[in-house]
Amino acid sequence: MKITINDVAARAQVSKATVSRVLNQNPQVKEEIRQRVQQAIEELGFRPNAVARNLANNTSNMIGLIVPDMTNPYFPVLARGIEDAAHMYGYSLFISNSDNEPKIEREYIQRMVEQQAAGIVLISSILKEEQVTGLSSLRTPIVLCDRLVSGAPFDAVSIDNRQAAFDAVRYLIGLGHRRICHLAGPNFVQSSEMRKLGYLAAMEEAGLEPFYSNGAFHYESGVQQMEAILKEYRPTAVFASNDLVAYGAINVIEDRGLKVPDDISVIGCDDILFSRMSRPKLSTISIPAYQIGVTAVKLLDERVKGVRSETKNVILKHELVHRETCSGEDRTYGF
Amino acid sequence: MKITINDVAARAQVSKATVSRVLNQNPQVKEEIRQRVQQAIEELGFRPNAVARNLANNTSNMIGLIVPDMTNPYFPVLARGIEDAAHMYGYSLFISNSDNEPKIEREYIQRMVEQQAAGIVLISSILKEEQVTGLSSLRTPIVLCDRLVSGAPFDAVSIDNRQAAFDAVRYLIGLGHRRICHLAGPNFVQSSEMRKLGYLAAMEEAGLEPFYSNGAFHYESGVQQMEAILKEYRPTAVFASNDLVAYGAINVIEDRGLKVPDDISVIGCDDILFSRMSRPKLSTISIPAYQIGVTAVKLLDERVKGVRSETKNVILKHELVHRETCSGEDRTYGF
DNA sequence: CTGAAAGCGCTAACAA
DNA sequence: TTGTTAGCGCTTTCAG
Repeated sequence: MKITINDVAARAQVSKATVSRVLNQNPQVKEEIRQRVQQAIEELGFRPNAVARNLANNTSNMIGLIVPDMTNPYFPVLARGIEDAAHMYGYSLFISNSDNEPKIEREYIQRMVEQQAAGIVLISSILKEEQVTGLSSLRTPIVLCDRLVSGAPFDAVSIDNRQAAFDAVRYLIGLGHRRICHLAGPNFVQSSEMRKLGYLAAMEEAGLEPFYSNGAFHYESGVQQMEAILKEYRPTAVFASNDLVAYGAINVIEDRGLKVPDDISVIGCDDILFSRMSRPKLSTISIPAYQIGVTAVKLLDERVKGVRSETKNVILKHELVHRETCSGEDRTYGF
Repeated sequence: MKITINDVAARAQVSKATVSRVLNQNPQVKEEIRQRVQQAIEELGFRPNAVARNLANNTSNMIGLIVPDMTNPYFPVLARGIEDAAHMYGYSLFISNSDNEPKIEREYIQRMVEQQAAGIVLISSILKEEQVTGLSSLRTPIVLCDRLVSGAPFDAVSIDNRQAAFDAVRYLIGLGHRRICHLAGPNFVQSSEMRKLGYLAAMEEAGLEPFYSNGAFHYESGVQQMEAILKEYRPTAVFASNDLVAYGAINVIEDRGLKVPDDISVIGCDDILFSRMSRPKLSTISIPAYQIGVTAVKLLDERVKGVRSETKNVILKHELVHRETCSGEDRTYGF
């Protein structure tokens, strides 16, 4: 037998409307009554039923997060920013992993809408809005996080991935490298494509020949891509689509008896926790993941509250962090 | 204007009870009518409101997960197991990070109960049930995951942390080590305490003098603990409370010009993703985190469905994985 | 300042 | 087989 507002009302000898008022801090309840109700609540150990509450005022205090894969160390910190901010604004957080599958992404969005989520933070795995019919006709506000979706009329927060990649490659070029290859990520992910474009632009600007392969955002992909590339090319530097991929590359390089950065320099992207812990420490592009998450929730909250209608696209600053895996190109090596 | 079951009923020219029936796959609806309703649903793009649904039948399809910190790479894989299983059973997943704070843990449990979560998977930061009054009087089923809470009458799934530590230390002893120190975790976390006990037991059994310090489950703590210990002790092997701590230790050891494992062997616990990626690859105790998560949801679902009343405590098997950070104790080193 | 009553969207007897 | 009618627990006019 669960305790409802009626039980409290009965015990405090007031109507349930009054109990509801004290629950909602309505100031116009006589102090004496308020106390009586409060006491009844405590004596009964009453907890308001959020479901009934949400139904009654047709709102909800839950927001959803769709993330590709929490198992990729970049996302937990992003998710942490989202969660902390969500709680700060009074929301509870639903989380689902899409594994970069548009179908799954779509299905989870649907589920969250059915759960009456007040809004959704989406780290999307689609490039163009047309791939997901009806997404933009949803009543539920969505904010794109970390990865943009062209043609989608949503708020968004990310970094300038193209510029980030450009910076990384320029850095390598500045160090004297000319044979710089790129271990690109999946070509159906926006951030990945932008990084590839940045790489290409920097190479072209310097009059250098690009060399890259597509892969996935994980360690094994880094291993495979690097192995394949070393069979047909001799880079002196590699720009990996993310840190996990960078580690894959580093391991095949060193397993071949070559040294990072002496023989080959490697730079990643993300700045995951491990980048500071590994030996050598990874040089990389640092992305303010936590802050991206916090900002996303802020934008979402504005939408939920309806205090803004024009769509906003915020770009946070990335930063090149120089650690131990890049050095000047001043020696050659042979296979 | 959102679309409700009434709109569908009107369009299909049936009562809303009938619509409800087709929504719930009730077999006794004439095929013809079923089709008509189905069509109306599609034409209107109707999506049932899960909140109203849950309220009506006084159930919910959400479960909550309270995790210490998703940012610790051990937990995402656990959470992944939980999420995958949750979706498989038809649940949506709430997640909250407690940061190992009993107060926060308590508050989030409360919130989830208010949200009418069908059940809660709890990775707890308290040792004894008494620390959280009324926890066991909740109507919401709870399953303890990864960390037990003594005195709590809940289902639980974990590994035998004491035995795991014992195995690790025995392994080190078998390699010839005698000066084995332990970088223990927080003493308010059950798994951490069990590991310390296992360490102590193995040392005692071998007639060896234990040497340990308490810390936290993260990298910085490993750094601090190792630095402090090296000031007053000369271990030839260290057993770290988890992999992150192990990496902290490895880095201070190598920063001192010593070699792992040549000068000092290091073994961790958890087997996080990086353990296989780092150089040297970390020897550690592998915990079946994903499986723990899956099992926890299975137990929870049994409770929710009410198909079992006796409480169950499942212990999954850990495994010592020998990689590159432990070797025989056959040389000495000086500071 | 407080109570009565009408919903929120959906489900589940109970009738028809 | 389908419709009618109460609720689920809470909020919110509208009276009093």
